Amino acid sequence: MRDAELTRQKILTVSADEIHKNGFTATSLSCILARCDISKGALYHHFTNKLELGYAVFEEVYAPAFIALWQPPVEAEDPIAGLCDFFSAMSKNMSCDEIVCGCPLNNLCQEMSAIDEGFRIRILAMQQQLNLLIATNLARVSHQLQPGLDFSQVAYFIVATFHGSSSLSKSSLNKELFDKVIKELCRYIRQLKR
Amino acid sequence: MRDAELTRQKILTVSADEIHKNGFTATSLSCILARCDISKGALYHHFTNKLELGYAVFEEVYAPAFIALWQPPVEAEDPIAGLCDFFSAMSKNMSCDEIVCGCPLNNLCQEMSAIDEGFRIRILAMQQQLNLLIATNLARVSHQLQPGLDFSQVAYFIVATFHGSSSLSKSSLNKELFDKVIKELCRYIRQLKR
DNA sequence: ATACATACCGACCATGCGGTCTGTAAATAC
DNA sequence: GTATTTACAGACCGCATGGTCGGTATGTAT
Repeated sequence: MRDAELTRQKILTVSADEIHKNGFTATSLSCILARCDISKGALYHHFTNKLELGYAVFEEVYAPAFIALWQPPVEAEDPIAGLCDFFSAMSKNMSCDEIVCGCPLNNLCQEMSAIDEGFRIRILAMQQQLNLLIATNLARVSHQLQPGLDFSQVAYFIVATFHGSSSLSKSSLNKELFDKVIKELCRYIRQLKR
Repeated sequence: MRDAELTRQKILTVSADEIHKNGFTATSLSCILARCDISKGALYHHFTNKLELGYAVFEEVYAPAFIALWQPPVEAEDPIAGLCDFFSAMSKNMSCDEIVCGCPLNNLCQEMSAIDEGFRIRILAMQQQLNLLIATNLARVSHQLQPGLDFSQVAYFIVATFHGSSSLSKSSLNKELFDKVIKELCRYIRQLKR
C-alpha cells in the first residue's frame, strides 16, 4: 500500500498546526489538503468529516503533548520549584509567536466548548486530568505548604492564570504582558510554601 | 424620519448580544437582521460593512460598559476590598450562562486579535486603560500594601486570572470552577495587604 | 491470473456568507 | 407644490466552505 498510516499522521500533524494557529472553524480543509499535498478523497478516506478530524487531532496530538508538557514539572521532587521553573522557562525560551498563539487546549476551550459537545467533553476531561495531576502533587508536599490550602482550588487558579496570561498577550503581540503575569504567578506559587 | 438613530441603536444592541454569544465571525448578519426585523439595506445604510459594525459595537457598547463595570470597585476607598467584593458579587449574582459566556473583551481578544488589526488595537487600548486604572488605584493605597509590589504586574495578573477563570468554566458549563478560582483570587488580593 | 479491498483522486454540489445594487417611500428644503 | 436627500426594502451576486460520489490505481489473497 501507499503507506496509509503515514498519510494519516501527516494529516493529523498539519491539521493540529493549522487548528492551533487559526482555530478549528477558521481552519479550512482545502488548506490542509494543500499543505499535505493530498486530495480531498484521501482526507475523507481517513476521517468521516471535519469534526471527527478535529477530535482525532485532540486525542492523538494535543492530549498527549499536553500531558507530556505538564507532567514533568508537577511530578518533580519539589513541584513548587518545578512549576516556577516550568513557567520561567516558557518566558525565556518560547518565541513571541508561540506565546501569542496560546495553548491549543485553552484556544479550543474558548472557541468550541459552547458549540460542540464532542469537543467540550474532551476538553473538560483534559482539564480535570490536569487539575488532579497538580492537586495531588501539591498534596504530596503539603507539609511544606501553608496550612488550610484547597489544592484543587489552587491548581485551577494556576491554570486559569496561565491561560489568561497568553490571552492577554494576544492583543499586544509581544511577550511583555506574558512575562509580567508569569513573574507574578511564580511569586504567588512560591508564597504557597511554608 | 423613521427614527434612524433608534434603528441604529437597535442594530448595535442586538449585534452586541449576538457577538457576545457567538463571537464576531460566527455572528451572521442575517441573524441580526431577523432579530431587528429590518432589511439588509437598513443595516448597510448605517454601517459600511460587518467589520465597521463590529468596531462600532466595541466602541459604543462594550467599551463604555466595561469601564462602567470596573471603575466603581477599583476607585472605591479601599480598592482591595472593592475588588474582592466585586468578584464575589459576580460569583454570587451572575447566572451560569453569563459566566460561561465570558467577558466580551476577552472573547474578542482571543478570537480577533490575530485576525484583524482594527480589533486588536481597540482591545489593546482597553486593556491598557484597565491596567492603568487598577495599577494607579493600588498605588494610591500603597502604604497599606506589601512593599516592593509592581502594581502594573499585579493588575495584569488579576485581570489575566479573572479572564482565565471564565475560560475554564466554558468547558464545564457551570459556575463551580469560576467560583473556585475567584475564591483563590480574592485570597491572593487580600494577601497583598499589610 | 483473477478477485477484491484498500487508498486515493478530483469534479461536482448545496449552502450560507458578506456585500451590492436598483428601487421606493418618507422626511426635509425651497 | 416640487426637488432632493434620507432611510430603508429586498432581490441578486460571487465566493468559499464542508461534503459527496463515481472512478482509478495499488496493494493482497487465492
